[in-house]
Amino acid sequence: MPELPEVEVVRAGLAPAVTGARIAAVEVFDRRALRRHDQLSVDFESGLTGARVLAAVRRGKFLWMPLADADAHADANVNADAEGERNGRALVAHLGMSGQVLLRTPGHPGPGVPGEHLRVRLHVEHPDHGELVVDFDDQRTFGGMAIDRMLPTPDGERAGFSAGVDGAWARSIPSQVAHIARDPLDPAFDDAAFARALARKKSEIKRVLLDQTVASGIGNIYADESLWRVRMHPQQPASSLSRKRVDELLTAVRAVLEQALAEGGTSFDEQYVNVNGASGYFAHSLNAYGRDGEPCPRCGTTMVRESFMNRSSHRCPRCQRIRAGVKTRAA
DNA sequence: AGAAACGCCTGCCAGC
DNA sequence: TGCTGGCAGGCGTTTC
Repeated sequence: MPELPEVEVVRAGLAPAVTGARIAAVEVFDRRALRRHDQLSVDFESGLTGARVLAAVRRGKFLWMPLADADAHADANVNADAEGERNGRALVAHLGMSGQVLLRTPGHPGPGVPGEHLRVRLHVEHPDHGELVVDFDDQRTFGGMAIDRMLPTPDGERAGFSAGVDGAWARSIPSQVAHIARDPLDPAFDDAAFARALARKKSEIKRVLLDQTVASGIGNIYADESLWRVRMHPQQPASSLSRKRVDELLTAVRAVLEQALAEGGTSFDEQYVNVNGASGYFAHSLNAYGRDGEPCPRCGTTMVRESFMNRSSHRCPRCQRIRAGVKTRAA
């Protein structure tokens, strides 16, 4: 289940292979993988062929590759509006539930390999690394790719994380990612604005953590882990939290995301792998997620699983209780 | 307008 | 054994 750490592992693996590379050819084996693509603006295959990849950027769970056209001066075929023309285009990817990006050598077998669900294949030519195949594999097709136009970021800050690689594209964001909030690891993430957003929400805190328009990158696994770490009940009303508790929660979220990132992400079975097909190790570090029936690593109480938002919450019934009146303690 | 419910999709597994 | 239903779950869309 790719959340921020898993997507970042993919981005970091993809970046050196594609930055500066030219897309020589595109194969789409299942057009459902283009679900988010605006088919009217530009054909996916012809829109990518010949383009040069400028970087690999991530915000939350969204990944994109800003593009430079093969010949920027003779770009008469692209029927983009002036705004899109000025800010450029990007190849946007979302892994959904089961998406994988895999780097392969030319000649790698195509669709039909048992256990694989190859949807899109890019043939790229890198000035240093030569020819390379970038495969988008997605069992459940909750993920997808699209060509999207870029918009300037409203705050003028960098749109997402690209490991220091810079360019004119850095302060533009694909239109379909524009409504997604910055993630808690983003230097431009606004802690005070996050606290204000929570103060306005009567919803349960876990629901708010999963709302990508409030803070992005957090999914079910890291929400449960963060709430366990900060001893917070997933159904604690967001507006009941003091600023102090919000800050503690943000600290916990960042610690969990960073630790997972350091361990290569969370892998169950073969559902999540890096660009080389290898699994991450964070599944061994989980304290709450999937541990129902086992003792809480902190207090020994048997952990429980509860149905929540059509999914599961895992918590310690002793450490994580709903508390009333915490709002009054701190400003 | 904000929140909740729904639909998308496939593989796996418990239960009958 | 073979079927069915439930579960996994992020995000866009629809409904309330």
